[in-house]
Amino acid sequence: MKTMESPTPPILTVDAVLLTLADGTLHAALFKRDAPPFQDQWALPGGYVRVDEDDSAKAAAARVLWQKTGLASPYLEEFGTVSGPARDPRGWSLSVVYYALVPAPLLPPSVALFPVAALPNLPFDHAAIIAGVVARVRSKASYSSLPVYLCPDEFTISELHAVYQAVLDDTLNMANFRRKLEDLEILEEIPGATRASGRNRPAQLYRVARRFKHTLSVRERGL
Amino acid sequence: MKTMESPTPPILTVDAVLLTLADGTLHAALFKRDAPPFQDQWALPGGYVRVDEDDSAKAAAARVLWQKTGLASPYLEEFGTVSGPARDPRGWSLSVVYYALVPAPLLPPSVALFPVAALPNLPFDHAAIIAGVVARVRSKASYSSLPVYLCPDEFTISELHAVYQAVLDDTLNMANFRRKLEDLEILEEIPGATRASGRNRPAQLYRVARRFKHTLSVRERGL
DNA sequence: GGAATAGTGTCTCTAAGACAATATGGA
DNA sequence: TCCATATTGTCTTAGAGACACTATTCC
Repeated sequence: MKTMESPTPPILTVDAVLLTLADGTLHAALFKRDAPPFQDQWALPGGYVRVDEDDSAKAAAARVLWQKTGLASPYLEEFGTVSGPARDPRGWSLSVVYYALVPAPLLPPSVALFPVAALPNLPFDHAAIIAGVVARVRSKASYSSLPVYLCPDEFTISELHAVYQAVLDDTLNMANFRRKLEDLEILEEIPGATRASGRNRPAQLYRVARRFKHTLSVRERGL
Repeated sequence: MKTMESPTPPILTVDAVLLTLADGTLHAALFKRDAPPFQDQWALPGGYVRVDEDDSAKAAAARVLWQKTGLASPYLEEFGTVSGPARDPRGWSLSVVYYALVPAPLLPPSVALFPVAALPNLPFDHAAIIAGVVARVRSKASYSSLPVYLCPDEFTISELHAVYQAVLDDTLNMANFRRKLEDLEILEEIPGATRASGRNRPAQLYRVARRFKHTLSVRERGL
């Protein structure tokens, strides 16, 4: 029996925008593609969803990141989808885009980082994807605890302050910043732990409260 | 030449949560499935992405809505994706979920509406999807112009006020509500047009400014 | 003229932001 | 001691919300 010719199915992939902070500005991690199309060009880490391995699209993105960086469970959020007949030369494709925020020290030195303001030419629609993710992250940073996921396990308020300023590309009043953090109730003091940075008073170290690990705290808004 | 056996590809579908206002509360449009699985059960409108017809996943969702309701270009936004091996008995599937807001009068009477607080049993993960969308819409309504897309072309401030209250399930002070709308700058008076509703002063009619048709206006926020 | 809803004016209070003062440990 | 940064205190002001008032039309 001859089956009816069916059109080739859509390609289903995931892409991840891995953001970190280096030299005081946001950087994205890019990788050289090891297969066509666009072999050897810098591009976002991504790959096919594997029906036999991945329990969800998010799990596929986590797997890709783990394979490329060794990171086990970064902060990972869905950004949205991009799709259409023309974005991938292999055919009609849909990619679910995720973004991850990680502290730079956790990345292996082999990972190539590029300032988001000075990216190389990118294949597919990766440039637009990164622009969208950066805009989203900046927007969320202004009213949530997002940037704490760019900090290592322990950090001082001053360090976090610098991280916020780097992400938002703006200056923030220190006193008000501290109040904001108290409102979010996401941090907890590490008892007795301080960090000195010269001939001055050492700063209290903080960590993200366990119940907020890899979750987001958002300021209340109302109509 | 014998090709290597490849695993069955993932299923790629779109689902749409069509919301409208009826009897003063949010309702979702559901349709009886006309094919297995779950034939004849109420479910969200949805379907396969058709590589040969659809220019994007969003276009696929628009097509599905058009086929089921005749609506040509409702307010339509991506909600996110759901995916996994178990959510669809046909196999590993990913569905891109969209939500649409439409004025009830534009829907053909054949469309079945259910209050979002009293839905029938739904197949797949459709109940969770609707719950997520409703939460998103409520959240956005509190700081944006989202609910205007539930209003017909012309409406009074009082009517829009009622719509906001229905969506948010809360009461809003009228004077402050008017100020908020002015801040959003999304509405424009229809010169000379008013609507009477009894033996009282008629209300000014408004419309969504053309530049905001099917776009969102959001209050500014800052850190 | 009065009933009823449309639309405006104003007060209070919270909280965001600016600014200034104080605290503290190391050099 | 004194320097530099950490941390806290306070003042001003914009805006959210509550409330009360005025406006206008139809009956």
